[in-house]
Amino acid sequence: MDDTQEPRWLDLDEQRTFMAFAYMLVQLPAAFDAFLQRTAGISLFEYQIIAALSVAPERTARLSRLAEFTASSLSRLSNGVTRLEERGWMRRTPDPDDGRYTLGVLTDAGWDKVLAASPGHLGEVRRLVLDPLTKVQQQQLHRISERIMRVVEPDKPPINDRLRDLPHLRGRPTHAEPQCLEQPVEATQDS
Amino acid sequence: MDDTQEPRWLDLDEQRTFMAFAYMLVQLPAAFDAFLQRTAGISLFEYQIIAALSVAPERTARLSRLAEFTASSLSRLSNGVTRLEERGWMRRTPDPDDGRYTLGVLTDAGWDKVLAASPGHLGEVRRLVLDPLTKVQQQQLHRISERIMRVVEPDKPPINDRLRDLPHLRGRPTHAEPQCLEQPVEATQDS
DNA sequence: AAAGATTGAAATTTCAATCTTT
DNA sequence: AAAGATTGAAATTTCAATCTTT
Repeated sequence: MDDTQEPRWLDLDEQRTFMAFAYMLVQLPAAFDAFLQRTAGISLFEYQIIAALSVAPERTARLSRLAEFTASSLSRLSNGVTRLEERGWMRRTPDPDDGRYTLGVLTDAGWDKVLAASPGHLGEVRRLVLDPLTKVQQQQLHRISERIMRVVEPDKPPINDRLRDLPHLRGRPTHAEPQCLEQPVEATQDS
Repeated sequence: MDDTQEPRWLDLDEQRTFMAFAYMLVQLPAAFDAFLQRTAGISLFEYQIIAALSVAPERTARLSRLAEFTASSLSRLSNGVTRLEERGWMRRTPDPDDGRYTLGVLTDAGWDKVLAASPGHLGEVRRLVLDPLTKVQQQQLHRISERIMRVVEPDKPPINDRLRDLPHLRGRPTHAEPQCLEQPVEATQDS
């Protein structure tokens, strides 16, 4: 963003900043994974898959998209989906638009599972990430995350834009509880 | 930090903040892992082990400490160390202070490996994390990371404090290049 | 007994084919 | 041929013993 030369080493402040950040980067997902495993009997990876489906149009997404979203290989994702199918939480179906794609669809049981696991997980999100920060820090964290991802994925728009442009989930209450995962549902439409 | 009631769901801003953050949390380590694998033939997990040793007193640390640092099980760490031993980069030795512990020691070849892999990795750190942020954002990221980790690990001091209190690595140049990993070396002593 | 570490078996992930559809 | 997905074999990780030292 600022200097174009080739600085081999980080200065002291940069080292400390990165060490604090990198340490969090390793520890926090492990904390979420352990929590989900303990409270919902599901790994963070599997939760991410069904949570993504729960906010997708028709609760359906291409496996390749899910692989991107979870930063996993198609192979790993395929195996994960097989496991989730065996548990009855999702199923596969070929994409009618292009037979090369396979769609993953969340089942009703999968939807129930997301609804059951989410409050606890989001409680941890609040406890570990949101509550410790001031409002300003939350906003900064949002901006910082987007700035970093803009470099990691130069060709892709911000994740929230990608999720928001799902023109879906309109009148689909299906369950009494609002879902409010990582992605707004009804609120999405009019913002 | 602010409210003590039990809010089940996140509001729209909170959802977006967390989605942007969580997405980075998944994608960024994958990017570092892929980079290290490609440029140094080593996983992020393995790099973290030898990099931690390279800044430790006597280039030595207990395996249980390394497991904590890498957020991995002792079993996983033990297997990883075996692999690194097979590659000649570290070796085990019983802790003379307490025979229950096993110490991991970085070999000279391991030190060389860290020196060979670090510039590239730190270049990625700069490119993906530091350069996209303003100075203020870098400082915020440091503080945010520490605030979050203070809740994740309530009993532990900040990671940078834990690393700094290693009274070590004084006159131990051994190699021409400065190392400057995620942790200062000479600078550590007089700060 | 408790803490740290290791081990074998099972589960998961990676890697390199292979398969299917376009 | 190219893109997406799956599969089997190999590598890694997890889980539940087991082992060693205190």
